[in-house]
Amino acid sequence: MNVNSKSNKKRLRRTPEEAKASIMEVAAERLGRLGLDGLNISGVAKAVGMSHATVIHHFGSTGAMRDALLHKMTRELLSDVMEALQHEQSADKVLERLFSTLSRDGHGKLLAWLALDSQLAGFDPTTSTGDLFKNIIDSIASESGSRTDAKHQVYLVAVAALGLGICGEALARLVGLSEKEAGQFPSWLAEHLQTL
Amino acid sequence: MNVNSKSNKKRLRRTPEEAKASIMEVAAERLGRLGLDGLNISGVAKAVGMSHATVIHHFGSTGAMRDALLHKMTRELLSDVMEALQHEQSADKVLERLFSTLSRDGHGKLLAWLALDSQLAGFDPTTSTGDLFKNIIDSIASESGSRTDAKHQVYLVAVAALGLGICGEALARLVGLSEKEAGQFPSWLAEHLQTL
DNA sequence: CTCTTTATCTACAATAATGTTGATAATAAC
DNA sequence: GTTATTATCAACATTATTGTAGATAAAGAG
Repeated sequence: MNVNSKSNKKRLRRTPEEAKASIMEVAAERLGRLGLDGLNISGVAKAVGMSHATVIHHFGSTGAMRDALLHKMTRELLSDVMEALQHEQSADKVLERLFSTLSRDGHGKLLAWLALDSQLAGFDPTTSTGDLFKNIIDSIASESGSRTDAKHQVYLVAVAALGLGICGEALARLVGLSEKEAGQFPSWLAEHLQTL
Repeated sequence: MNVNSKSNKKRLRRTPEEAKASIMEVAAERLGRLGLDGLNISGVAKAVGMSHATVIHHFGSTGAMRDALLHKMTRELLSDVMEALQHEQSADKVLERLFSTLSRDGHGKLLAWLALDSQLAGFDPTTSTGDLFKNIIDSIASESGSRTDAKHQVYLVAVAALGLGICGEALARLVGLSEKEAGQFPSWLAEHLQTL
């Protein structure tokens, strides 16, 4: 009798935290590889190695599971971005880390998902994220003088960073950027912004 | 008897072209408003005012209908962008039209959809789109000297344009851009790029 | 008017996705 | 050990979605 057959009745009993973490991990991978179609509950459950009823047991419903993933990924992305903005010294290091963060870990797919579901509208200027933007703009404006100019700079970096995260690779190929040139892009932009 | 009731048996018989056009129009509107969930065949058919069997009759299947929408919107977007790049004179006019084009008509949602389905990878440098990029880069490089610099400029405009199309509004709010400041952004960027 | 074509519909069939229930087994506490 | 808890599963129930088939009616051709 095959040891690896399904007839092996041993049940793996995880803690609720472990179970949820496994589900989130698999779901994130599937979002990146298969898009939204990968987030149906049967597919996720099968990939984790549990029945779909167990997934529902932990999250309550398919929609709730998706929401949980969306919020978790959004939190992580924001925290990564904040980290990059706060803990890097030079402008080019900040941009480099910002861009690479947005290009990693399926963050591009997350942003596309948010955009499709009109959930980007939920990003609120009156939160800590909004405050962060305000602080950066204040800082730039105090050096350069014009507040509008500072806003434009931040806006440029923001739209570029998101565009880069969502479809940076495809565009780099289209423009004909070599690996090396793509790597130089952050410092090129940083230099450019400082000589305004 | 209510004249507007469903019991009115009159059938509206469209030409196949009219029918497909109506379906595409409604589907595009629903994509913008409801995201991918809006593209199920029953919902679209109901919104157009026909049975879902009729939609299948015209497109063959739900997937084929979605593909048709995706290709139609992609064609329109590319044609609009080409138009902007070729028929505007000054750099700031080009950027203004480019950005406004990408922010209109649900093009942002389309791009997000393409990104989620990994279909942006299909944009091929060896097509007319790729040629266009090459020409622009050549033109800029002949003026400024460095080809890498020209590529970086084009790449910046491209990622910014897509980022702006996909989530420009939300970011403008987050950065605190006024309507007026947002309107000045294209010419601000154009100026900036010319004084490299 | 008759005939042909086909866009359209209703009704059904097939499938996929989600959710529910009751039983079972793994773990911890006693 | 015994018990209590609950993560897990298999089987069922329900709904949503897609696809199919045959009938019907709108329009044009003759």
